[in-house]
Amino acid sequence: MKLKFWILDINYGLVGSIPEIRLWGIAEDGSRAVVLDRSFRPYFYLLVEEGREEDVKRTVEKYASKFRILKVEVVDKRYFGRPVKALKVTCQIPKDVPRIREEFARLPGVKDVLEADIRFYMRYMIDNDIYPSAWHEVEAEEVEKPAGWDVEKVYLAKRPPKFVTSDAPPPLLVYAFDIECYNKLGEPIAERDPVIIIASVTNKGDKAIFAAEDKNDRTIIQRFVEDLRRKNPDIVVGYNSNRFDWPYLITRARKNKVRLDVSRSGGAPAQSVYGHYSITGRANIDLYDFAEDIYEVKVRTLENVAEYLGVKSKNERVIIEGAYIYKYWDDPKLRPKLIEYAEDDVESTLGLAEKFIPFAIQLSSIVGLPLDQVGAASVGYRVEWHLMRQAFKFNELIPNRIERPYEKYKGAIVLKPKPGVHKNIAVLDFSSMYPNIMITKNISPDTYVPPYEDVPLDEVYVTPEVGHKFRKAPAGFYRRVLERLLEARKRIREKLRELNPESPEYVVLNERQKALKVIANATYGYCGWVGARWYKREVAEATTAWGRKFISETIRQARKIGLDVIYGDTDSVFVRYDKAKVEDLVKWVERELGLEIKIDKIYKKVFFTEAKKRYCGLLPDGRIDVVGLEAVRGDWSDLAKDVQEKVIEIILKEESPQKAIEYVNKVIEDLRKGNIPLHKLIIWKTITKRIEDYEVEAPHVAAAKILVQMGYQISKGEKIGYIVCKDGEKISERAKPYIIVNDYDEVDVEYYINNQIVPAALRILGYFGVKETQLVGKTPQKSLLEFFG
DNA sequence: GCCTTGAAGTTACCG
DNA sequence: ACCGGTAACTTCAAGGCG
Repeated sequence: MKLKFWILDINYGLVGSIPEIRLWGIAEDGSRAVVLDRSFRPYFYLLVEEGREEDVKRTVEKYASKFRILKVEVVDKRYFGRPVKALKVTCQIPKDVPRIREEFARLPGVKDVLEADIRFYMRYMIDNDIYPSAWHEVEAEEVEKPAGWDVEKVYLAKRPPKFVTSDAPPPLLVYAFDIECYNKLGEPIAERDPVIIIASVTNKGDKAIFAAEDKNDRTIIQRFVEDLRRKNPDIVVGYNSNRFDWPYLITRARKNKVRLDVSRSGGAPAQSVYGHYSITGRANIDLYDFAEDIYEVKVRTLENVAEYLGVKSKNERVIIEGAYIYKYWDDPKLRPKLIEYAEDDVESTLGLAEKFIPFAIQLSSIVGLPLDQVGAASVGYRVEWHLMRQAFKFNELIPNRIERPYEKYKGAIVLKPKPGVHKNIAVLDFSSMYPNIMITKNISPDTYVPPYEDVPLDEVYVTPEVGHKFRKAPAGFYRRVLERLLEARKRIREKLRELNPESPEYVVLNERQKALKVIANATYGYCGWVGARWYKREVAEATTAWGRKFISETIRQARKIGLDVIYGDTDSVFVRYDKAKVEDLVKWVERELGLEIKIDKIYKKVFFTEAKKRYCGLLPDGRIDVVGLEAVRGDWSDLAKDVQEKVIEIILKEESPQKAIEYVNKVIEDLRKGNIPLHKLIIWKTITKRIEDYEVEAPHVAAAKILVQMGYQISKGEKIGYIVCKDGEKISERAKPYIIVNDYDEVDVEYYINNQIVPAALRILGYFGVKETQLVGKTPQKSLLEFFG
């Protein structure tokens, strides 16, 4: 029979000594199904010295029975664009590959072992052009369902499924969950502290809250497992679940001797690649991975992200500080509040899932990583899997990941801005500048011509400044890959114009074009990453060099035709708007540089200081853009950010420095009176390394050390919120974690005036000649007090 | 020993 | 575990002064 199904998860198992690929998915009729394929075997390649193919082949064949090798064949492949003969070694058991790889790497005549580090199920998908999170068709027969599998049907494939479409996914059952733990000191420790609440809700509105019997969490873990298995979701989501909830539950389950069997094949979540947990047959997604990409939210707590996305307002929910959860648990009058809090959390989590999953699905089907891995994988790996897929299609061997030393190279140009307020300024942007440069100049590791190689100059593109040469033909790997991405995106965007933005089809396609853009834009960064399989410094270096040339020439041309250039950064040019001249420039760029440049926006007014990468502008609709300034940085207090934002608004809309001064005076007065909420004084900074590795005792490091003393475990990537208090010389001595600052009297008000409000306001007002003394107002200053005192 | 100064360390931003 | 360019803060140690 023929079956159309959507792939949700993939793994493999051994049936005797037969590796069996298991494609977990949803059939067209809505049934949950697994498609088994026993036809595929693991393999890898040996790159051998030229002419020794047959010789090495015979040697390898001698090991056939020892290593359960099925086949050795000489095949025609390409390696960095050059035709090569490689030995394809096919084995029986996937787990044997690492060992065989090591043995064969040592054989005489073997230069390299390639593609031996690609996981079996990924290999299967790549070779058969199968995409996760997409529809496929397969000729299959129904077989008996193994005991304990939570699916309706199991099929055995007659041949590998065929990709059909990555259009709208089937209705997917999403199960959001969240746990609360009991701990009095610092952070909960799984070995010691019980889980007290487990909350879950599905996208069908099916809610379940399990509360522990006092501090015994055995039953609720059991009930959670039952609940999850009974509801049998396709997707399980949490917030920070890969780093917290799952490892925590796994430890608690072990301690309680409870089985955490939530997968569709009856097992527990298993630690997998990219630091994620895999739940067989379902997609376990940690939404924090996607929240990380929302740069507008600086402190990415569940509450903050949910609020930003319009999922749940902070005003309409219970918020309990982690450190006080135990108090709410212990007090019978407060406990209902805690339950409510857990409910709000899990509802927010589900809300986030609805926002992120459509994008995740598209990203998954484009780069080819299973839905549960694609969020956990870093940008570099997402790009790389996309490239690996393409390499297979082009018959290119996939290079190994090797350790390389870091090499510096020059990046983009940033112009010095013209300081001041400028009116009617157009921002021109090159469309996808780096991808298009790589395409038009055919920049790729396989088209690179090293300096020692002679080649007629008319056959290569010679890079300005650095001189790297790349063949004009044939099309390089990066060109082919990027062209495909940009064309696909263009097609989708054209289609989107005809669709109703409310339609489900629009949503799917819009997420898809966003995912295509993300991958295309990240490909340049990938090629300059020393960890990349397709790393080539010259490739990255040539791309930025052409970029510098193009923007410089555009600026020169703009000036030549009389456009006033205010600023520029990498691929953008800010000019005083003159419709005719701008149109001329756009055409010139297209004609002379072969690239597209477009008006991105027109500012009614834009303000620059002397600093690069920092400005603010007023848009025609009255909105204000703030770029790079303190107001958009996460490491300034809300107090300072609010002040700067307001100052910017006054300057851009009313052009009145005097009014801005009065406003700042008022804020400082409020601060001195204690009329500013404490939370506005919190300064957030990330811990970027192990605490003991810091060379300098920065304020946030000092605050983190206090937290460690209190029993918190501070790990890399964590944000520390501190308030600067009185008593102490250095700021680091005065910085206290905000959770231990309860009284306004502790706050060092002078710090917030001199190091937060004043610099943030003066950044803007300084240009208008405003001095610090005018901002701090009539209240006598410290220096004067000292003088008279 | 105190104060100034600039380098170094650190973070977060822009495109 | 994508890139380089950039601003800005805080700490820290060297250098200057007396």
